[in-house]
Amino acid sequence: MKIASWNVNSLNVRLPHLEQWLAEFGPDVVGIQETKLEDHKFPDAALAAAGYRSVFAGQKTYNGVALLARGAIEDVQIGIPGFEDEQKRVIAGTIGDVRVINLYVVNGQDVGTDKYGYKLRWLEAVREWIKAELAVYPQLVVLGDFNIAPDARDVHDPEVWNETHILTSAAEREALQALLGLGLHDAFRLHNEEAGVFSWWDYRMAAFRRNLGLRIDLTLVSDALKPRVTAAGIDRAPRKLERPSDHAPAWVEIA
DNA sequence: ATGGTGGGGGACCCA
Repeated sequence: MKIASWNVNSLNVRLPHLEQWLAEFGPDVVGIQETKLEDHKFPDAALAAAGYRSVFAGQKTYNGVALLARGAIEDVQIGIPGFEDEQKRVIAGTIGDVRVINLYVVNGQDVGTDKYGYKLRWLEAVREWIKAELAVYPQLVVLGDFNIAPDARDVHDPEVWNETHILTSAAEREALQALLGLGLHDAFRLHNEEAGVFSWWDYRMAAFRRNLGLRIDLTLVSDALKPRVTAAGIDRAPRKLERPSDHAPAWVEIA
């Protein structure tokens, strides 16, 4: 089964791209971020017509997450239990024998800002929750827009994107490592060692054409799922379309 | 590293 993560940067604008990509790529499960839609505006009928059930947690203007699957989505959890947060950034569900947690991690703006503090607190809360989830659901995928580039291979210019920069700062990378320390693995790195494979490119400065990007969209798999991973990658095709999202889908294939 | 772009919503906020 193919499981993917895509930050669509407004599902209202990107629904045609999503429909096209579902038809062409054929994922079994998709975690969507930045839907920017209130729940009553979610296009569940259009997605059902495309063959996907959906569960979602959205709000006006910002954030918003959803899970799509060809099969039933059970035991749906919205938000981090016990962590008060008005921002819709988390949705989890079980599809078959796999638990999928979809995260839209806080961006954090700049190191040292209030938003950066919120990002680190949020990451701590999500780690505590995922630790508990792993105990219940050993076959776990944690995917999403992590807003953290794991290491120097995942940024176009490591001198700019260094230990003091947002998305690559020491504390952010430590938080990601702490998450991986629970028994999760960056699926992309199970099968790809190369540098310069990115999932996000700034809209400005013709960044996509010049491949000035970051790999911040990740699919993490648990110890129990790791031996079932047959491939992982990033599908750049939707980023080439007219009026694209600034992110491309990251995917993992599980046998 | 910015802000040259983009989304939302209707002036700025967020990324």
